[in-house]
Amino acid sequence: MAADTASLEQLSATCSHCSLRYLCLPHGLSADDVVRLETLVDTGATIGTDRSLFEQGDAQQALYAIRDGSMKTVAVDEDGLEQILGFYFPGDLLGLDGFGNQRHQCTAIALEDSTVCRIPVERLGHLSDELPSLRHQLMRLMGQALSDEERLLLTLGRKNAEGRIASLLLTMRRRRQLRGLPEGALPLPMKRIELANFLSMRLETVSRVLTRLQRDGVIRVLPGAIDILDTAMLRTRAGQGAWAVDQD
Amino acid sequence: MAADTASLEQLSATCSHCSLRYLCLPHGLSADDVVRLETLVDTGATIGTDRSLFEQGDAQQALYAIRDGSMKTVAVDEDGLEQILGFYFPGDLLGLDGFGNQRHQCTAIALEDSTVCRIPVERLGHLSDELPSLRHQLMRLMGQALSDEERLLLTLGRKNAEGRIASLLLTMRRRRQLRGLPEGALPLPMKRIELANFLSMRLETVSRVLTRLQRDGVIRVLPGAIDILDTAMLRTRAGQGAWAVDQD
DNA sequence: CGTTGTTTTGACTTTATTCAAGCATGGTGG
DNA sequence: CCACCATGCTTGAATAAAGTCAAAACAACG
Repeated sequence: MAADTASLEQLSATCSHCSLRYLCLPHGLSADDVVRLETLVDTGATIGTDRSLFEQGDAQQALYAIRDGSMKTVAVDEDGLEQILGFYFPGDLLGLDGFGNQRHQCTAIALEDSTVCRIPVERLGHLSDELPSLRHQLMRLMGQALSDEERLLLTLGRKNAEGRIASLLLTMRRRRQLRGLPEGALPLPMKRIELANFLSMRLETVSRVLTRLQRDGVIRVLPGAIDILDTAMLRTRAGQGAWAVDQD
Repeated sequence: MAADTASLEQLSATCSHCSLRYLCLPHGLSADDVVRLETLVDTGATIGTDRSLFEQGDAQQALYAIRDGSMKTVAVDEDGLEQILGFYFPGDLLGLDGFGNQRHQCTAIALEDSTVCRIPVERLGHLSDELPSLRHQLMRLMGQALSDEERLLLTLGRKNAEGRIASLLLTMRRRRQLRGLPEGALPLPMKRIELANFLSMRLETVSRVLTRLQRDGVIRVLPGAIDILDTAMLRTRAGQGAWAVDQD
């Protein structure tokens, strides 16, 4: 498992006591309503490394909230091209894109042994018919997912290799902080080739950029993690690695 | 205005009679419920070329459905980089990303003189508290928006210049067909530099690719439009313009 | 330890960008 | 009505960034 023991112990079998409740579906619900939500959440399902939670094309039966560990989502198009769409960490909700046509549009795969909460959409739909606050939180979460993807489009579209890597590192660290996960070296549970795929570059380029940033004293590359030594410089290089701002 | 007179006349001042109702919010609602929805929709607002419907950072006050014309959405990040996130046509809904934090995450700008329906989110929220079918349609539309952006990430991430242009042309034509808009030459209301920004390339590259596709008899470049002469070949080149499918 | 998978590094090639120039179109004012 | 300018689009030649191919180093694991 990814989280250390201390943070694991704060995860309870119920939403009411879960340390991630402010990021997750329960946010904004009254204590009573959270209790009702709990009744339909299957907490503590586990999923092994490289196993999938759902596959592209599957009927959308449930949403999944990550409790511990990490996942990636990947989509394949008609030509067989694979693109990693995102990396997900504790508190993140997966499966929202299935609301479009009741089928998952991507496959969710565990990057390491992980635990997830399973929330059946059928029952979630019924409960949200009754609880306005739940419905609003669901809309909020979908809106956030939408704007997260927009930000990603911006980064991938307008930054060069170094800018993308630097932005990714900063984003990942910010997300960890928001979740209250331990500071220090940033764990990178994915392989170089997965980073490369996600950022639309080749693994050799990822490697070269990381080496360069390390040589310049901005980061330190550890096995399975990156230590950010000079945040200000990393931010600078995230901004510099951007294309000319032309008219338009 | 973009649509020709024939299709314009099918657009009525009410959702019940709108030719786009099956794509838009009314889809799936009973006749009675559509009438209730109508009461809060301000149909027929107009917006001039280059004017904005809402701006990034504005409070989300309404959703907008395009009736006629076309728009783009653009996001600016902290470094001042601008990225066009999408082009939108009749039947498309704008403003959904604002559900994340009650603020619009991008600016919507008209590519030509257009007409839109304005749907205040406050009142929409209240009505959807009452109408399950409306809320389900809203969820559906958000799910679709999410998977549309995922598809875009796939195209931008894994295809080269030619593949992106070819994919864009095919996608735009498919969207027109879904809406029942007239076939024939595909109108391209946006400038080269806007296409370039959207596809993450330079306008010179857009120009060169279009010229090459025309030289090879795949398309014909008209002022403000593209005639697709050989769909099969265009599809081939959309698929070929893709990076090697490596392991992972 | 030897096998396997992953990451780094090097030399070379390709692709798209950059910079610069030329063409077409459409609108304005003399 | 035409010269002029502005805007948008195309084309060409030189350059830089990232991709490809190949090999070596490193790590993980039985």
